[in-house]
Formats: sequence, C-alpha cells, structure tokens
Amino acid sequence: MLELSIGEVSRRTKVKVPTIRFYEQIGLLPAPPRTEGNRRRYDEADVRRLAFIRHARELGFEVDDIRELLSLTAQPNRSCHEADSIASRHLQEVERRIARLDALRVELQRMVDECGHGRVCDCRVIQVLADHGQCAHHRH
Amino acid sequence: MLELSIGEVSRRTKVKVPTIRFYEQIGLLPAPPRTEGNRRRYDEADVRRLAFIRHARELGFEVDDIRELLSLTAQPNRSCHEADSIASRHLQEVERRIARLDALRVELQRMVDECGHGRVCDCRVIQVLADHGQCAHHRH
DNA sequence: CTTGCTCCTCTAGTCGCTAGAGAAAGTAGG
DNA sequence: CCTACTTTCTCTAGCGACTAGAGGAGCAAG
Repeated sequence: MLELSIGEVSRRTKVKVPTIRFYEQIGLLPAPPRTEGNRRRYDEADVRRLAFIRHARELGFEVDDIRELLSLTAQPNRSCHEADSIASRHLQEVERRIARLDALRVELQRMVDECGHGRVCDCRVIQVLADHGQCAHHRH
Repeated sequence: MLELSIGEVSRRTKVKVPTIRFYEQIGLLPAPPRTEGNRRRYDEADVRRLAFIRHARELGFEVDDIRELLSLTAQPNRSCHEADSIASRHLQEVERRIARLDALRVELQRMVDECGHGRVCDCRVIQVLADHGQCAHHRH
C-alpha cells in the first residue's frame, strides 16, 4: 500500500491542495493518518474517493448530494433507486437550462446577424431575458 | 404610473425581498424613490429590469455580465456596432455553456437509463462518477 | 388603540471554495 | 553539516450571490 503526499494526490486527481484539505474539513474525505512530521498520508482508496467527488462536482452535484451518493456506495446492497432519483432530478434541471439557453442563443445570434442594419432598440435579447420564461418569439 | 411596494415587486418577479434590496446595494437595480415613511416605491420599469436580472441569473450569467447586458438596453439608440462585440462575446459564452450542459445531459441521461433498478453495486450512476473523467463507457 | 402585517437597517451566516500569512518539515546541492 | 528551495502545516480572511435574523418603525383594519 503506497503512501501519497497531499501534493501527489492533488496531481493525480486534479483537485487543488487547499480543496483537499477543505473536503477533509467538511467531512467529505476522511482525515488520513499523519507522518512523524505531521504530513497527511493518503492511499489509493482516498484517491478514488476524491476522484469520485471531483467528477460529481464537475457534473454539478452539490456536496450534500455527493455525501448521499458516497453513503450509497458504502452500503452496496441497497437499491439503486436513491442514486437514480438524485441523478434524474439533476437531469431535469439541466434540460430546462439548456432549453432556456438555446432560446437566448437564437436571439443573440439574430442580434449579431442583423447588426449594421438595426439598432439596439430592436434587439430581442432583452425581451427574451425579460419575458417570464415562456418567451414570445414565434414569428421571425 | 402606479406605485409598487417591494413586496408587490417581489410577488410579481419572484425575486425575494432581501434579494431586491441586495441588488440595489450592489448597484444592479437603481435605488427607487421613497415614501414619507421611508418605504421604497417601484414602478413597472423596475419590475421589467428585475425580471430581466432574474432570468439572466437563472441562465447562469454573472452579475457583471448582467450589468453589461443592462447597459445595452440603457442606450437603445446607440449604433449596433458597439453592442456587437458584447453580444458576440455573450453568444460564444452561451454556445460554450450549451455544449458543456449538453455533454452533461448526455452523461446524466445514460446514468439514469442504465440504472437497471438493481442494487447500488451495479448502479451506473456511481460507476460513472467513480471513473476518471475519460470514463470507460464505450460499450454499453 | 391594539393586533398583525409589511417594511426598514444592520449584522452575520451560507456554500464551495481560494488566497494569504507565517512557520515547520523535508530534499538536494555544495 | 549548512544552505536554499519546496512542500506542507495551521489559521484567518475573502469571494460571489445571496439568505436569515434581530430589533424597530410604519400602516391598515377592527
């Protein structure tokens, strides 16, 4: 079982050193044993756990979600249902966001395309953003 | 020109009262006139501006971006030329954001799809998250 | 005139980091 | 062994964008 410094773990997982310590502080990563000189010593399991955390964060999961997902992995014989619902919830949110951004993209594109003829007052970007979600850009 | 209380504005825009005051504090929303009794009095223009801010925030724009977008609407007779670079920059940003969200959507979708309602040890959600970024999900 | 709501200001807390100070421990060269 | 450099340690403070709470004042209805 090889021993890894915090810097080495950071290099392997691409998680910054202070962030690793922060995750320990908030109880996401267990406090590792220390050397004589008080340095943290990690092992492969820590690296895997940290990689998991990082990937989940990148996908937009909140720390509490991750805590829940991690606790699921700790009891591997339970039903997958909870992990599924966390992911599904997240998926729906992402889909909503894409739809809104796409509406905005269309309007920004239009604005840039039509630049030179019109003025800002004709711009629909503002309407799209100002409208309450269900935007009114049916005809164009 | 009807006069609206902060609570009424909050109800109309779905922006919480303290958040409205916060936006005033950081200069995103102009400080409205006050009544005799020191209450803020808003009008329809404020409501529109706030709705704009809210939707932009929901789409993930930072406050500084919104400040810039708002400055576009402030001078509607300006030539489109100046606005062009701002709009283009935002368009690129929006496109990048959509691309990232879409990659995320695909991954989340697969996670949910492959969660065969088995047990946690078989759950793709957890496996995908545990994998190092370039995950090994080629065959499925 | 009292009850109950809204509003006021102010401070402090949240989340998920990130940056900096100052000190100690480890490492490589001379 | 001494020096210089790098890594790590702890601790505190800051960020963005809010959110929550205390304590007080305004206002409308009964």
